[in-house]
Amino acid sequence: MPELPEVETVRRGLADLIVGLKIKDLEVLNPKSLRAAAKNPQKILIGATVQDVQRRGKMLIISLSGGYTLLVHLRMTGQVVFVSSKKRYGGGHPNNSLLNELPDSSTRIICSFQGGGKLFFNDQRKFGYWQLVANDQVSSDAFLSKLGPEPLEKFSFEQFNKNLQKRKKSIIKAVLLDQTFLAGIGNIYADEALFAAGIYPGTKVQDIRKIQLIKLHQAIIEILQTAIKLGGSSDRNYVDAQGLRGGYLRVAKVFRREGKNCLKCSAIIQKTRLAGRGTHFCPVCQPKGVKKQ
DNA sequence: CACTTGACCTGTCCGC
DNA sequence: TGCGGACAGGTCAAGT
Repeated sequence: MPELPEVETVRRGLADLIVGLKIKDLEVLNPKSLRAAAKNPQKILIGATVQDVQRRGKMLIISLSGGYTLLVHLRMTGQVVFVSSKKRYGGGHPNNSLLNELPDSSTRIICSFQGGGKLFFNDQRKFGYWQLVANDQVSSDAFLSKLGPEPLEKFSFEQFNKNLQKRKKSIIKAVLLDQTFLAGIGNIYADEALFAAGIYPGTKVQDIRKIQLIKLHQAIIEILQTAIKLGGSSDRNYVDAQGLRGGYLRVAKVFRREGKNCLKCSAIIQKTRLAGRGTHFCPVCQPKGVKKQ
């Protein structure tokens, strides 16, 4: 599902594809997919030009001319796919078996640009949204204002460790998934980072040795960077701004590998449920009950 | 406060 | 083959 590397991949694609384009029309096929305080968001959006595409955690931040910003959250199954006027979609992507023609049954919003390009917001489960806010409301947004640090920007071990000490009794996986602790980690990269650090995901923070926390901090950064390089993880629905799948799951060590051999020690990868999520781990590389020392 | 559970949705897969 | 139910997991709200 879209986590930091997936959203960053989409951001980079959109920055190349839609900055400078002027919105000609906006079709809202599912009203709940477009949130806005304004009575007539279409009136604000039509005629606006895309100025910039940024990201904070798992949120896309699209700046428009005219003093407004579009906040886009993909949640579980959201896709933002651009189709230029010149290419019919679905022709040239051997990688992609997820989408053929757009719009399809999961299309919720269609944004047409002058010149003929279209941006499709697809979202099978309707959890994601586009939210139109005035620029001066962005920083006070209920979600954005609570986010923790960006793991790939000035994210020191000292800061990580200090914040962890406030969560001593929580299990480490729940903490990693908490967006107010750290922005952008989801189920895939939480499991992968904990494997890389050799920590059982159900371990309480207070029971993890400092040397392992140092490894974890490093693993989070390295895994997110690698995942961005590979275009993110396509577990089910995820595709980038051109409709292409990501390649990270080809190198994932534990996620979706239950029943297979650990690539490090060949033990059988286990799947359990922790913090309300399917959780993958190697019982040998990530032993339970590591003592503090 | 910290953690768990249910809700929000829909498509897929599994067992009967 | 059909059908009910579990499952997928990001976030919020309510409950323990």
